[in-house]
Amino acid sequence: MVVTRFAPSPTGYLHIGGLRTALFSYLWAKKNGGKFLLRIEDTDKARNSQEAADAILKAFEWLGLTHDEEIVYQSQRDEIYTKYIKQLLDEKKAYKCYMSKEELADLRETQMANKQRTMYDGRFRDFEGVAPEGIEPVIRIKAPQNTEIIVRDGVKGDVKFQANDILDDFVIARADGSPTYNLVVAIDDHLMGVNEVIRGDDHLSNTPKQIVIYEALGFEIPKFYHVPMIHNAEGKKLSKRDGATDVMEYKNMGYTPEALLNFLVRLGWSHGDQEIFSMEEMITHFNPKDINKSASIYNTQKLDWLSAHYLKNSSNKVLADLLSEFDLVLTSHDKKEILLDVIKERAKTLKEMAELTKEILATPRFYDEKAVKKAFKEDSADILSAFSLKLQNSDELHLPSDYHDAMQEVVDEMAIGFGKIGQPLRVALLGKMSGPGLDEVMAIIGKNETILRIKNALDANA
RNA sequence: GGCCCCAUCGUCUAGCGGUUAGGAUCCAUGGUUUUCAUCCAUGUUACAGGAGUUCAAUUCUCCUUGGGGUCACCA
Repeated sequence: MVVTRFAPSPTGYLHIGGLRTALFSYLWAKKNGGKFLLRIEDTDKARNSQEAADAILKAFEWLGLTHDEEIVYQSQRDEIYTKYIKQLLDEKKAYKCYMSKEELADLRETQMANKQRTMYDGRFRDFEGVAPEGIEPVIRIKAPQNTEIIVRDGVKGDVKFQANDILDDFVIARADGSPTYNLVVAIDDHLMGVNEVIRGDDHLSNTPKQIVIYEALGFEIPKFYHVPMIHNAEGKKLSKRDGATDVMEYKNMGYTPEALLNFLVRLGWSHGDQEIFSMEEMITHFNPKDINKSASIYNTQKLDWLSAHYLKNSSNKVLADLLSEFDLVLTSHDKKEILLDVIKERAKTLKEMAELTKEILATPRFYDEKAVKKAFKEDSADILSAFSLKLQNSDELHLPSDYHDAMQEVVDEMAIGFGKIGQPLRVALLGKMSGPGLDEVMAIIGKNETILRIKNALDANA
């Protein structure tokens, strides 16, 4: 059984990069009929908050990425960690170090001055004497020396580290007794049964430390997949300054989960030439072996394309529901089907759909000057008046084709081209030269509103 | 700086020794549309550099260069 997990520390919102590794983990678990677990890494009380944890959970809820089993909160597992720390101490695989912070800082300074690697020198490794007064010890693990540690990574291949290059007896418990990250990660992953770890490759270099702990505790080492980072346009790690990195911002901007997820799954992963993936397709096709080795630059123009694609292919019912989040209640509008058909073809986001709707439904308050100049000729007033009269005398006007027929008749009767009526009519109805088809617009706003808008335009511009 | 990772169109990517180096997006042009958008068609643009290995390297090896990550009593 494949068990994966996502383990954010609740220091802020759910990040776009975190979401991608979470998605990969989710897909891989689902594909294998396994489990996708969630663990909140809230051991740093100073930086963590419940609000942040809730925000992350809320984002997952929006995206429909459901986790299996209970969420694990590390802050509630002190006894477990304490037990394992004691075990390591008893087995002499770890020891208490009474070095003060000042001493440690001094050591680092001299090492730096001598251009040496900064590392703990192991001075308390075999200490058997009497503990110094007035200092609470940290607990350090006895890291192996003169050996090679190999991270068998499903994305990067075998990555070799020389213990002497990268390891020292690192701290596994602070002076206050609280465990550190590398220790709790190993313990929790083991206890939760996590056997496939998919995470950002910024974790690759501390994987050897976790392997040291796995081995000291006699745990089986999980399979690792270190997925490349997402970079900003400058090629640096994506940060808050790089525009929208909070997943929920995408909701506010009017993107749907399916578009965002489809966009993210293709960042660093591919399945041949396929671009469009439903959730089902993601699950059947996803395989971490197809994850790219190189970092990708975050650029959302493809997201816009995907979003527009999904909007176009969504049912009006679904769209009407989603649009209610954007201040747009269409349930009572009798021409909502026509309206939705029109706007979903033209918008990239739900937000744009809502704005477009308001543009159509609102009577123009002013008219674009250039448009008026271009569209209103000497005969425009006569033509629009004739059309208005035609509408007043017509009873059955419902469909776009009804309005089209009315226009056609005026065009025929006056022996003019379609542009003669279309251009000024467009300005009258929408206040500008571009926009949806006039037949549809008139059908949506109805006969009386159409007549009103023509009158307004003639009063203002003729 | 030490260690580690990475390198195909602007961007996302396919490629797994022999290809006119493919797709998508973006951009441009044309068509459709009374307009705009959509849609359709066409087009521009890429193997970082240098040595090897091989009959043959984008593909394998090494070096250079460039970029990134990481080096806490943070996660």
